[in-house]
Amino acid sequence: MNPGPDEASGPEFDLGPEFRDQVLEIVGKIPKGRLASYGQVALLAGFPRRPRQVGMVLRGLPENTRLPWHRVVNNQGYVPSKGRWWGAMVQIERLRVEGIPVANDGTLDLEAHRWKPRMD
DNA sequence: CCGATGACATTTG
DNA sequence: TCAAATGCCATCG
Repeated sequence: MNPGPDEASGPEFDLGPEFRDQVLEIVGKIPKGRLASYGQVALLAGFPRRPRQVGMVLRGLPENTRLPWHRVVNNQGYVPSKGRWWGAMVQIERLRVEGIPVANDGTLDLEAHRWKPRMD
C-alpha cells in the first residue's frame, strides 16, 4: 500500500491536516459532563471563522471513534434532532448518559454546562 | 468556473 | 422568542 498517513482517523481536507488534527485535539480534551459549541472548538483550534468546517471533520468520524463528538453542539445549545441528522438521537442519548438533560426537541442549557478550557 | 448545499454563527426585524 | 437574511469556507453537481 502506500505510505499515506493514518487515513483511518478521518478524511483529509484541503485546509490541511492541521485543521483536522487541531479540531480532534480540542474535542478530545472536552471533559465529561461538559459541552462545547462548534464555534468554540473552531476558535480553540485556531480558526475562529470556520465552525462549519468543524462539523465537516466530525461528519467524517468513524463510529468507533474515541472522541466525545457528542459533547459538541451549536451555540444555541440544541442538537438537530428534527429529522436533520441520523446521529442526532444518538448524541442526545449519549448526553443524557453523561449527565446532561436534553429535551426531546434536542434543546438543552449550554451555558449551564459550558466547557471552559484553561490556558496554562 | 458557477450555483447550490452544509453536524454553524451572527445580525436584523 | 422566533424567523429570515448574510457571512464564512469547503464540497458537490
